[in-house]
Amino acid sequence: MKKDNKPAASPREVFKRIGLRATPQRLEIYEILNEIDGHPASEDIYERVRKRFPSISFDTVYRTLSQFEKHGLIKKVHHLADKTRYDTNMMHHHHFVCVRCKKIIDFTWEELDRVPMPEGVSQWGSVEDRYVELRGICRDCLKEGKE
Amino acid sequence: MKKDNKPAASPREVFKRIGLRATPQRLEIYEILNEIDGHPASEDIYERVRKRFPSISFDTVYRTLSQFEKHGLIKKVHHLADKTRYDTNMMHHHHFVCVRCKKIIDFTWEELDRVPMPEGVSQWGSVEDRYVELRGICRDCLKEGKE
DNA sequence: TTCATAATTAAGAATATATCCTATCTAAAA
DNA sequence: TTTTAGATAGGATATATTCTTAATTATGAA
Ligand SMILES: [Mn+2]
Ligand SMILES: [Mn+2]
Ligand SMILES: [Zn+2]
Ligand SMILES: [Zn+2]
Repeated sequence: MKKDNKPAASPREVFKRIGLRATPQRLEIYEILNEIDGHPASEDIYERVRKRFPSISFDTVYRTLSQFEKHGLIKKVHHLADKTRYDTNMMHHHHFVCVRCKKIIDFTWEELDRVPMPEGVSQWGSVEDRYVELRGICRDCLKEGKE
Repeated sequence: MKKDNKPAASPREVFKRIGLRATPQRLEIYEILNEIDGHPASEDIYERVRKRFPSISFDTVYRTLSQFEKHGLIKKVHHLADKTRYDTNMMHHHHFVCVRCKKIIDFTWEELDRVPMPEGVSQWGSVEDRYVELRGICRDCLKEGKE
């Protein structure tokens, strides 16, 4: 959990601030997230918590992670829609995705397409595609929110 | 199925070219994909095919869609990994994702961050995030492929 | 310290999306 | 026509995630 270099707070202080009880399971998951590098899946975390809490349930892991996410301690890396969507537009384009209703709107963005690859990209591997999503709230959902 | 403005080919010709039999179910799914706009989920397609083929199975829909995708008629819009990954790096950054092993590598890309929003974005809604993935094959997987 | 209570947990059931299996059927080539 | 590899329906299976419920516990107040 790399933060923007704010003063370090103890886990208990963090939990207090966001209104979560300092349960042993929660503290352990918090610690694991601080130690771990990369982008773990729920199962990776589950397996690690289980070393100290052999009877922890997946439910607790998921619940804790989603609470942490809600309070900005971690982020999910995932497609917004729960299910796969099929695109019939085979021309090069990008997407605006509504985080609320999952609507997807096509658009082109030539200025972005022209940006050269970042430094060092060749060290990571070969890039085959540049996938871009603008995420936000669509018109319709904005209207609904006001009512 | 908007294509790059190549000469229009009949469904049967398309299927012949890519070596798929022209079954009624397949022709119907093809037609639906041509009519439909937006980014349908498998269920949207299933429901529409069912009007004409009430006994079609989900398996056929999925199989057909993945064949179409394999031959470049459509594209999937989805997160590469099957499961959600959690990001503990809360600083602004982007991702290189290996399509083979699903490894995720963080990086920053200031030049891309500076590109102004595309024309007309405000018509679609309010943008809250710019999500970018470079997709390709990572170093390790490239090495493996050679052996 | 003790107590009350709302938050949290474990366990397993339930849900949702997607894939696999198999017997049967059929499009298409000879 | 006949042949057969490819395709289908239907049900089983897999996997990730969420829900339900009864029991437990952290925390603030007394
Ligand atoms: Mn699209
Ligand atoms: Mn990351
Ligand atoms: Zn919306
Ligand atoms: Zn890889």
